[in-house]
Amino acid sequence: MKKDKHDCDLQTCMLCRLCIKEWLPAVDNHRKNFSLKKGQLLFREGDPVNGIYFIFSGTVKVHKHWGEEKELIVRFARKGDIVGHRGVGAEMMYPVSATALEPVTLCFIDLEFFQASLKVNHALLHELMMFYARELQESEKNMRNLVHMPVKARIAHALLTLRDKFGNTEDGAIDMTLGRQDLASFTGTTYETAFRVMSELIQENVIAVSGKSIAVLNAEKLQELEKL
Amino acid sequence: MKKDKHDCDLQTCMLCRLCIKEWLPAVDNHRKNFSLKKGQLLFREGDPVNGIYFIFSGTVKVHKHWGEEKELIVRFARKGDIVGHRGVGAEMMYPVSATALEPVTLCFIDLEFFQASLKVNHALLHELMMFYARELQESEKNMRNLVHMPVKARIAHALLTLRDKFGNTEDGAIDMTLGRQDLASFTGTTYETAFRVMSELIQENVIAVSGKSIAVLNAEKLQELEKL
DNA sequence: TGACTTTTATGATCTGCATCATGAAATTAG
DNA sequence: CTAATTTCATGATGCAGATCATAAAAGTCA
Repeated sequence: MKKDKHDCDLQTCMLCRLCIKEWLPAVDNHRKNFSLKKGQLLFREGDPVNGIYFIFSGTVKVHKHWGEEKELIVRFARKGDIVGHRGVGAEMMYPVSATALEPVTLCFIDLEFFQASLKVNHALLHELMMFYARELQESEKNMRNLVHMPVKARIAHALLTLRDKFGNTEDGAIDMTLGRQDLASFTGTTYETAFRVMSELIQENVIAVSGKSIAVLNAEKLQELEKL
Repeated sequence: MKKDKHDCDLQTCMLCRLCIKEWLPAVDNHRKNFSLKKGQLLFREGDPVNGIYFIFSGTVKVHKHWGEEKELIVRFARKGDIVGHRGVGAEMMYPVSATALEPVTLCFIDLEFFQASLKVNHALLHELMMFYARELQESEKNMRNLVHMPVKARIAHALLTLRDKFGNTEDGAIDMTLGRQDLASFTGTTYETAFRVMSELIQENVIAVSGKSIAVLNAEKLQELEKL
């Protein structure tokens, strides 16, 4: 992690946005900006929690592991998103890992100061609670999908979700590059299966792929697919 | 739902425990006690949220549906637990259903009053946030398990979890009765498979079953099983 | 720029678990 | 106290998707 002092603009993340003006200097004081190279690990599942992070640019995947080989991507975080909050709790260790998918700049807030902020700032606490609530809903929905939807439907759903979250570039591609392996880990399947399903979708003219960028050509069809 | 005024003792649930003394009369005023018969629905996925519930006695399953037939049990709630909080959020509708597994008495708090309490009571808000955080961790762990663990391991894990949460009766059985179908829905499998795995476990002398009550005979073996 | 690692690509095979089918037993309702 | 539902029980069959095997292509980096 390379240190860097000139990234955070103090208005991108939840912490800064919901901050009482008087508290901002304190935030400024306690934050540390870092940057990560593509593929670099931010923290690993099981690491002791010493703070939380806010992403200023780039994309991070949040993932859980099973053994050495297998993983499940739980969430993608991007500009403005908080990362590491899953570590807040009794355990005091991250229940997930976080890895940069591309060059990332971020802001670190030590736990103590963050918790002090929560104590002081009711709105922040409330917002964080609501955020957890949303993530919980999301997680449980995905869980049901995992159990009851076939792979193709899950991939359709994932593509729509990603498009929704990251938006499109001018040429219609989802504004995010993720490899097949990551797509597989995100949809709870294997690389090979993900690949085959993607091939099908290309054949059916539902999506177009070039390199790592994916364009949704027929969103309606995808919506249909995610229903079964 | 049968109305009933004599159940809640004002000290079992989170709301009452964390209440400022001065606020308790208000709580007492805004709560409504109900009881449910076994199998009765408390609320259904998609229903508009009009409040939250605290369980005073009995057990409730919280489940998500897929089509008419299939479900996934997301959580079991018992004495003192909050139910319906998943509805707190933008959507204003329950993302899950809740059904009594046995006769249940509970306490209803209308949403408006609950939210007022959150606004007024910082400790309550904090506790609720931590509760969400724990549930999120739990959910994501289960999600990973669902993807990477075979059914037998998931059932082993579920049995240990349930024993942990509900404890044992004098005769060593888990203090909770759930049918095979519910066990299946909880572990993300089908009735038939759950049944077969349970049979195996009985053959292997790891558990003993009589009717709906399940006794763990060999917890170590279960812990081993849940690792693969 | 050539050696190495990682990602993409694709066929062949295997299997865990879902599905289907059918009764018996146990609850629940009338 | 019967009829009607559920829940329990178990075998037979099928398939979606995991695993295995291999190789080309594309990044990465000394």
